[in-house]
Amino acid sequence: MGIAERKEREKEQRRNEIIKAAEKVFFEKGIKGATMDDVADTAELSKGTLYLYFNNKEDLYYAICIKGLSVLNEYFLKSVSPEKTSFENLFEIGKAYIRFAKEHADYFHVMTHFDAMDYDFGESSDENPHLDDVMPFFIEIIEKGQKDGSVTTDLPAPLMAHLLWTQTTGVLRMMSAKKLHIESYDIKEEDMILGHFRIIVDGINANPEPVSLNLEL
Amino acid sequence: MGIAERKEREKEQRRNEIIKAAEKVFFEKGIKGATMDDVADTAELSKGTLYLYFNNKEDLYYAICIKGLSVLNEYFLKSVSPEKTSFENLFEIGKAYIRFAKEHADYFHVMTHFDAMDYDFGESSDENPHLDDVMPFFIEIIEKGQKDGSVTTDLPAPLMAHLLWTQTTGVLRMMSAKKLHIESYDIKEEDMILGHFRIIVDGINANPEPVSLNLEL
Amino acid sequence: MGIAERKEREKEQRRNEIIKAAEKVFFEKGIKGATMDDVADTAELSKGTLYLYFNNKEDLYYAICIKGLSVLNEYFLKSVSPEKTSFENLFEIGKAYIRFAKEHADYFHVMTHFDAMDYDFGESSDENPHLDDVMPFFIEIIEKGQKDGSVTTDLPAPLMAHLLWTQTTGVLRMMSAKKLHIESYDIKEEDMILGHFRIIVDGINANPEPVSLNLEL
Amino acid sequence: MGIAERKEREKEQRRNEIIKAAEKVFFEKGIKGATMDDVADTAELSKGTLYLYFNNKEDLYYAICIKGLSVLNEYFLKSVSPEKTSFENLFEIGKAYIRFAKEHADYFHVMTHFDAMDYDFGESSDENPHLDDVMPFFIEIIEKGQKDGSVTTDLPAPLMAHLLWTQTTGVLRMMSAKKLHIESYDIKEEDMILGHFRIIVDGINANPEPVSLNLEL
DNA sequence: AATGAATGAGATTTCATTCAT
DNA sequence: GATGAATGAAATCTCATTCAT
Repeated sequence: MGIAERKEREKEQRRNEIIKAAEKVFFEKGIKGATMDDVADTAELSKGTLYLYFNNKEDLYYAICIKGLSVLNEYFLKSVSPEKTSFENLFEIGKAYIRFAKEHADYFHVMTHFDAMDYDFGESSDENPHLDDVMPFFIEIIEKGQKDGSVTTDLPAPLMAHLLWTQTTGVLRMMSAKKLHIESYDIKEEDMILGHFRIIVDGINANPEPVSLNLEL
Repeated sequence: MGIAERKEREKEQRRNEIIKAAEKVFFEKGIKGATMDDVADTAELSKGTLYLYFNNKEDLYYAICIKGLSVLNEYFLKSVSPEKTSFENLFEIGKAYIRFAKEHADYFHVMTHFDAMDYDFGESSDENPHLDDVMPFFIEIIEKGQKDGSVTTDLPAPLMAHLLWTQTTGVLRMMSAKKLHIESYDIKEEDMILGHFRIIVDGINANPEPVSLNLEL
Repeated sequence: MGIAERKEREKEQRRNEIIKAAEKVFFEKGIKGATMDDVADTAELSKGTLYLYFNNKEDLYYAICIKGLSVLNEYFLKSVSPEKTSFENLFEIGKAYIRFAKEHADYFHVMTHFDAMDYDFGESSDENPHLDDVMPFFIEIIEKGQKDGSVTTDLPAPLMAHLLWTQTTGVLRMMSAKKLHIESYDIKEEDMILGHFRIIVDGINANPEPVSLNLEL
Repeated sequence: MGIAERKEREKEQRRNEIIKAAEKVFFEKGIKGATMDDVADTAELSKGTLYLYFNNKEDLYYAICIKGLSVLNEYFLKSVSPEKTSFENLFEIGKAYIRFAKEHADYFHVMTHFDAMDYDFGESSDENPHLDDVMPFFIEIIEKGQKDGSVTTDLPAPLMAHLLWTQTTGVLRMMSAKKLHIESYDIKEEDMILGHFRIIVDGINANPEPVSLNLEL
């Protein structure tokens, strides 16, 4: 059955070539500017073939995001180390996220757009692949930190993980999209990052319920 | 010159009617599904007329966001009170933001999308109207808090304001867009909000530089 | 309300221009060879506009047939005269049909193809426009002939009309499509026509039931 | 050389399987609806293989027609008998044609469509297989009838054969394609057939030149 | 100003046909 | 020979935007 496998591999490879071409086009021309013709030309394939591998432009877009996410995942994996405390690892993960947003601004940009888009995940219960893959990883680290004492928050690890992720994503998105604005207040990127870390680090290691909060909305 | 003024008023009114129709359509059909024809039909105007009042679909979209922002602004204004401490006011502002995101989920959704969009602000002030209007308001409150001691952070007020805004926006966006996901971890919305507040409140009132952070990316 | 009328007229005119362009293209390149792009180019209109006036290629095709039919109708109308007997008029109609097939071979060809095609007439109970318009005309003449004695057949006029029409159409189609074949038997077109007339004329004026026919299939 | 022969036989068989599959598909889905994929699936072969046996879709279509024609031929052969007069045989042939059109409406339909189609017969004999095979057969019978006196027409037998064929085909086609229409005039199929026979029988046995016809078109 | 037909660019679909393996 | 992925041409659809009236 080596033949079927080879076919499978080739198919996968062709798919990747298309994604690579799509990336090039999307990154260069932007989401609005990119056309399927552009992608076909760049991939040196016929437009028909594109639709053999992807149902529509959005699916192609989605594939790029998935790829971006896997790159991000590598950043995360490389950033942690068993020798560090969980707290330190969490911190490193945060820095890895920032590095990713900087070094792969294209991916980050595309992922941001995709998130805002009303993408139809079809029947596949894919939910949000962004978080599905990394979240368990975060949670585990936080849980370990809570056990080894390097993370003192009494919030449940899953909640904490989501909060850190969304808060950080929020900050990075603004830095990514509206640099001008930040500059108009003379805020430096470094300060933004530092400030963000100061806030969440305090949160991570806060004493339980320091202030009683009236959450009646 | 009452005639010119009336004309002006009528024009403004017509513009608002269009926006109202556009809201209805965008809210109902979603961003992808809404067409200019839909808007024209709903506004009981011809498609061409739409373009007399808005340069393009995005501008119409933008107008909706601006309107949403003004609603949000009201929430903010109503939420603060001179009798409260600045810290309390900040907290109320946060709660107001959450209320807005809940009670005007449509606006919030549209605003989120707009932010991700590569909108061309043209020659007009390159700035982001989202923040332009509310940011000074936040900053002022934080500055006042730093003066009266109710806010102890040593981070500059503009930075702090941006951080709180973006972090909170990040959290709200996830809650708005991916309820399912959150639920898949059995995280309740209330806990998410409470957790977020716990983190930022700690940040707001943190002692200066509690932990030395190595920010080398 | 002159405006609405003018619009209507212009729309009709535009429609006709498209049909004219389509005719040109279809006649030149054949049914298979003609593309919607060709038609759009010839009509000096955008392809989108074509689809504003016609749902699809077949509808355009249909429109050409209808036009061909109206040309044929003119041939019929011109061919009859109140001074002639009904029999003579029937005969003239037959000749007119032949002239049409010769002088407007393009139309005849297209109409032939269309008839063979499984055209979806949609909800409109349009049935077959080919016959709907001319048939009553034929029937009336035959009926008149039966009354004035110039047509002696005892077959019902509607039946006779259909028979003459279909038989003649059958003959013309073969002459139109397969000249080569006829020639391969050294049959001249004139003889074909003459022979056809000899047969149907005998039929038209036959004595009632000259031969008893066993029609058990 | 039994091997080569077996191969030949197998090839022929495979070809027939494809035709059979194609028939099924064409008959069920109609000419427009049938795709080569459908045929391939039904034949349990790959699409590519189809093209090893047939140059293109039309050739496959053509093959179906040829098969239909051979069925029709059988009807014809079975319908004639040396004991009958030529006139009677001609009549039987006509009835056989009608039976074929009824009992093999699918074939008849497909053959009708094919005739209207601009099929490229390529280098092969440019002729129309429909008639090539049956025509000599008809002609012979008519000639025999003219000799034995059972057919009195003075028209040349080849011409007469073509006329009868095309006229009858014309009538059958209308009955096949537009039953509704006929019904809208309340014409029964039986009457149509009877009427047609009345007309052509009169033609077949007409006295020479009963009416002088002015054939100036 | 208002209209809505026309435009044109691009997405998507559909398939017959070809081609490398 | 057999396969089915790839091709490419054309149809069709969708809309934002423009333009003549």
